[in-house]
Amino acid sequence: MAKEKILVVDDEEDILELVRYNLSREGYQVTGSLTGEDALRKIRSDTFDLIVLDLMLPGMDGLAFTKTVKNDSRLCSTPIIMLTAKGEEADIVTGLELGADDYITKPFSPRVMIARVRAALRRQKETPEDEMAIVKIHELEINPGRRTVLAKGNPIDLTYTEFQLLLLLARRPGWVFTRSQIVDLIRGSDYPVTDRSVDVQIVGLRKKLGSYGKYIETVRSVGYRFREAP
Amino acid sequence: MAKEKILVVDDEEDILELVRYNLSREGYQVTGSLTGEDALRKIRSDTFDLIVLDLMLPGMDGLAFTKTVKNDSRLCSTPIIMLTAKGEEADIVTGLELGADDYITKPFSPRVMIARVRAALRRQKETPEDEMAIVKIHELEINPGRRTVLAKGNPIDLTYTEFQLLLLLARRPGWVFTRSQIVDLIRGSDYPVTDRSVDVQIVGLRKKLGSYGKYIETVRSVGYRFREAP
DNA sequence: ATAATTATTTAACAATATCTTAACTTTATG
DNA sequence: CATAAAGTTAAGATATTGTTAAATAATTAT
Repeated sequence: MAKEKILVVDDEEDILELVRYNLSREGYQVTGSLTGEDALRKIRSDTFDLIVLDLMLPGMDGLAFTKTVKNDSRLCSTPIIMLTAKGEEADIVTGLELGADDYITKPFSPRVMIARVRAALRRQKETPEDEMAIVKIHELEINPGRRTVLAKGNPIDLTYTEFQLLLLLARRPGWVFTRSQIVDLIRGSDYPVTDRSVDVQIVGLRKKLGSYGKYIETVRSVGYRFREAP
Repeated sequence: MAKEKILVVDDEEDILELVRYNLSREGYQVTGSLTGEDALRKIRSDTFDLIVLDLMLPGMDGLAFTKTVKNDSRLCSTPIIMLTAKGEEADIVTGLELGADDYITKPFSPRVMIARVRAALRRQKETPEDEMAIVKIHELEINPGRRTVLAKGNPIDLTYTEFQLLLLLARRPGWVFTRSQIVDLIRGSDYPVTDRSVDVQIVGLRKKLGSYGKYIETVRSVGYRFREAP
């Protein structure tokens, strides 16, 4: 397998080195950038399989960078993992909504970072699911064409919203969705509701899923996700 | 499985490359064309399984190309996916009317494009079901050739629309059909009708089916389906 | 062609399922 | 331990579907 190319963007040279060192050791081909502007130049002249991006950058900041990348049809499919300091939940949410794929809060352990990078690259390679494909995960079987859910073969009756929510989360296990992403994706992008209504739907869904409800995880201050590992 | 051959027609070399790169990576055998005239030459000398076509082309434009292809009995069965810029709705409509199969608006993500290509190829391959086969399910016997319905041997008299509706649902038990799918499939794809007219037909059908009416299930917020399990 | 008949669609309202809010409780985190 | 976030509950708001009847369209008979 060809080495995957990763671009790391961070103005703190220490961190840049730390990340570069660890990813290189894993066999990835790593390039570094100290500014958003430079990073943009690099991804436009070369192709990368993934971007690790510090949100706090001088000049063009990480969010602006993310926005630019995700609005460019040639670049938008490159996954972005954001690096953020603790307490920047608001930025994380914004980043995810702009289309970033995942985030890691500093300080982070190299192991965690590598795991996230791996996961993002793995997802990237997944064939784009077609709308009607049956989703099978953790003994759950979700059939969009029939609108049925089977847990170990037993049917579970869900309402429209619960079904959409489960499908959304289960199609991208491990992926965090913010509450407003969830609302946007299920009801359309300017549906006027409180974020909290998502929580209520989650309650109902977890309850109906019974012992499988635990796979729907809360990511405090950010949103919800479907657990990937058993 | 033999690799499917896809012809990509776009005068912008960047986009051509982007599309070519992504489709190749999916295992398709991709040929590119920069003009409509060249593309026409290619599909006449070789056979392709699908065409991805930019509508905005110098010389012969995408719509003219589509028209030519769809009026040629040897070529007309090749699916065409149009690439269009935002705001070209009029062209999209014209293209679909000319017989194009799908469209993607720019900018687009490679994943979306690949999914559309897959779907178009899959549709292409679907074997046309045997229209005349008698459908037997839950003591109901639906005979499309004679247009009769027997419930436990007793004939049930249905109108044209009711019959079509029952046949549609009963042929794919368990599958949910939306109201607009139902209208499209029964009356044609741009028949001007309120969704609610489907509900009224359902009422009539359920009533005439008597105790068998319960097999026609409502899937709230989505549509209707014929129950699979007894 | 016109009238009579039949089928289909729309529109209105009733019935019901679902969703959202808001208030309160519990849990996580600095 | 204080605070913010998430869990929980139930009442009220909203949306969707069922049902009926009248209007429109299509078909058939005259």
